[in-house]
Amino acid sequence: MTQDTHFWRPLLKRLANFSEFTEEEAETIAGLSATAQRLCVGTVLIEEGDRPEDVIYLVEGWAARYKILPDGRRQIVAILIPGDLCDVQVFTLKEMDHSIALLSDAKVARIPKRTMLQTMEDTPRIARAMWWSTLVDEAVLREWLVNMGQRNAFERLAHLFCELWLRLKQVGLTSGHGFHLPLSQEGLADTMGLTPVHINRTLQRMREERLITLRSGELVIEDIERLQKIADFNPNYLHLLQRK
Amino acid sequence: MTQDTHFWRPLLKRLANFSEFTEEEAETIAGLSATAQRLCVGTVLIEEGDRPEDVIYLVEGWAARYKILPDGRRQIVAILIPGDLCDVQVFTLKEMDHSIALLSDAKVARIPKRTMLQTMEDTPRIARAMWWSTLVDEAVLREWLVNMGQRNAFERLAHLFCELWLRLKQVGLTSGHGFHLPLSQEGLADTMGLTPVHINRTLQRMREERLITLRSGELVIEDIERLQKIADFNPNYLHLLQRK
DNA sequence: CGATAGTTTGATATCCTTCAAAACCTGTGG
DNA sequence: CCACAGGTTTTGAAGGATATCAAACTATCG
Repeated sequence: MTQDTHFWRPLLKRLANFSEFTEEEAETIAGLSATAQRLCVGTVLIEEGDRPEDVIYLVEGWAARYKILPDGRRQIVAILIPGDLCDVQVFTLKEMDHSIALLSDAKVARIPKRTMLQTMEDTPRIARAMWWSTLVDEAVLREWLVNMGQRNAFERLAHLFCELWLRLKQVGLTSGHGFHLPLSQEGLADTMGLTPVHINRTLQRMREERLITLRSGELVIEDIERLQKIADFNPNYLHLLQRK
Repeated sequence: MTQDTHFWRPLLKRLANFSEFTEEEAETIAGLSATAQRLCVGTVLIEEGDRPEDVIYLVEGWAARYKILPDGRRQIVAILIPGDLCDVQVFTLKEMDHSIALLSDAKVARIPKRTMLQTMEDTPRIARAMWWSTLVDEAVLREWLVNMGQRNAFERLAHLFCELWLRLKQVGLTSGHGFHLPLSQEGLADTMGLTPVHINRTLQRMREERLITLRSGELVIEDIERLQKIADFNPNYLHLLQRK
């Protein structure tokens, strides 16, 4: 356990796309939980069928929402990065219809049900910001559906990289045109509804065409404009503040 | 315009999966709007980029959320049936990131922004029920993603039919094992991320295997158990009340 | 009865999967 | 410093699912 308050920075950055907060509101958010826990890759945070008692906040590291089919295939339905909350509203539905596990070693905080509900009740602006983030998650889901339904492997992967880059940039986790991507090719495959083999070949083509480099988990986007064009990437669904 | 109050029946039936309402609450819901409007197939209710001023309630008929790609391809990301609200929370995001259009002639009511916000504020149980329905919509989106990512055309279509059947049954719009399906093969294709031609062949196989009949927009599921098994259909994601 | 949208059919091309093996990393223990 | 284990990436060959294109057929409606 560590004592550390500025681990709320990424969440505040994200929510700032909805509205600026007063000093007091920021402190309320920072007061949601004072401690964080280190957990290692693969740890299952929440499982299908659970009725969680806490909202989980991802401070560092990546996680994924996913569903497993009876024959063992896995579909990742969302990627969570630092600053993301797992289900603000987790108490509204009776039980989880999917699982969440860590994609990397991570630092995680837990917000107790009572604290969460109380805060939502007492500070309407924070409540609205939290709901806003739920709605953005839903918008991302819609875009992923378009991605899966209409785009081929190359465009699809390009789109994912564009999205991750923007989302990470938002919380200050990019360096230049690159970021750390703690996902094996198998993980990418489970995200894109493709085969690891095909992901491999698609990545090779991206490298050949000088769009990206990717080595030992470090992705660099060499030509973001071209990548966005290929992916037909329109960031409107992320509902970020327009900063000209 | 028609005067008709019991068109709130389907919404009340749906929300009943979250909680029962008192007589008074039911009346509050029925008071959200007193009039409905008839509109014909293809009418665009809301377009990408809009900032809607009303919440739209679908009384009769079907609609679809969709996105259009620059080259004209269309991906349907949700199917709306009677009792569905288009975006309870439409005022929280600045602008629409997708469009909604009618899949059939329909009857539609509009709930003004102010009425909606006021009701959410005054009657917390109704507010929570509305949020619940948003969360279920999100769960459906996740399941659709699994459907697109992991299942082949046959399983995918089977899954869609299972879901629609349950959702329609919930609002009392099935007759025996059948229901009205106002979607052309092209519409099904846009929903499933497949070609109309391939949808056609898949439907033929379903008929051959005595799973369904489908003629002039009337779908009958001949063997629901087998269809569910094929689709690996688990209704948990619809978060319906367990009725044994 | 012709016009129009929706469905069906056939032939061929493409994308992606499958399976199996080899090569490559990275960390660990001797 | 080397050897080896386990996971990840890469390669090749072949098969299957779905797309594409174009045309014929069917249904419906004014």
